[in-house]
Amino acid sequence: MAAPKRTLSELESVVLGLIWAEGPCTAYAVRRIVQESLSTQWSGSAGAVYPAVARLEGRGLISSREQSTGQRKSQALAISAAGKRVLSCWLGPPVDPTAFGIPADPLRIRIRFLELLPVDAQLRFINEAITAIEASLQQIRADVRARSKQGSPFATAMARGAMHASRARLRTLTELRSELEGQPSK
Amino acid sequence: MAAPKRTLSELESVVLGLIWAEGPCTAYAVRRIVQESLSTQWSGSAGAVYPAVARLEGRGLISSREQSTGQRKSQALAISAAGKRVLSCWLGPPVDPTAFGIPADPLRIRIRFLELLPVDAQLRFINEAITAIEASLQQIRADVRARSKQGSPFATAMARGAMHASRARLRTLTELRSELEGQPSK
DNA sequence: CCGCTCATGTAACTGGTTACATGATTTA
DNA sequence: TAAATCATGTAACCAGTTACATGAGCGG
Repeated sequence: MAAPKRTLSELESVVLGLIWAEGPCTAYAVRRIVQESLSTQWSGSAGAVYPAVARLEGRGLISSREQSTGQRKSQALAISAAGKRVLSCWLGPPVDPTAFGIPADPLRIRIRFLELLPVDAQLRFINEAITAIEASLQQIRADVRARSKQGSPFATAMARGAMHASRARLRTLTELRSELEGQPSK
Repeated sequence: MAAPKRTLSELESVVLGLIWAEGPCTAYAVRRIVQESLSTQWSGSAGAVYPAVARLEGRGLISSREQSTGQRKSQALAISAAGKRVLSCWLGPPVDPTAFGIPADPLRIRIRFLELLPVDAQLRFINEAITAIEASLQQIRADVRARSKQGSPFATAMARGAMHASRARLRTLTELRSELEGQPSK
């Protein structure tokens, strides 16, 4: 009878949101979406998703019903009224202030310490990062196109958000590169 | 004699980097920097920083020496040669591919599910977020100024990276808002 | 001398991670 | 029929979190 935690973890919220968005679906389907997401935030491992689903069900935020697709049996998950309330509350307003904060960025953190490397390695770092991010921008653009075709302005906005974020990182890198090239030996 | 983990956690790397960058300093000083960082990535709690420092020292990546500032005693931490090697390796190149991935963004995730809210709440969400991010942009700009005065192009680039990222989020939000206002009832 | 900051920790918990495990069904 | 995918889990581990705890030195 441990006092149930009042707030959901970020992953729990996303799982709940996906169950809402994808209509009744299996935990496996949710897991696949998290796994295939372009964001590297979560692994989408079974060890994360299934326990999260179990916790949501334990709180009555989702319900599961046996179903069969053809010969195959599975649990169809659906969000409950309480689940919708909790999800709305997670969204806000008022929006959780941690959602406004500067989000974590492993690339930006590395830039902070780049001075440790010899100059040629610094430039290699920057060029490698630019190439990689440009490549991932291709995927992101495809994702934006796909989602905007599907219609939802919100899913599209999320994808465009990733695109803007990637461009911002490119800008940061190219700015730094030109500054470094501006004063080749200092 | 547990086999030591080969790689450092992101926090361990940052702590090591800060000990490198801030010259010999106390764990407390490192902790303050992490705490006061504009990024919300880590709490900078004692329960995170001190164990991380202990792990780094246990691996020989840093050394500690008793010092006294006035009457006050403390441990001055300094990075070792091995520590510099490990830090260089963490930086790359080759850069850890997870550093290229789309970084986590709790705001972007919420946008994905914003359709759940009634339209007026959607707009309140967006406006609230825009206001908050504009406010935080003031702080970020001040940070950019302060760091660029101090000289290091890398610390400055990091701060400018945060600025670009925030602007990207603003762009995402204003785009979404104007799209929603474009078709008021659909 | 009182309160703030410096300074360093520990303890309980939690929610992720990787890796392992199983079995049914579908597809090539 | 073999391999891939669907589907659901568990176990060990780990690095964070919050909260608690202590004590010294410094400034008013």
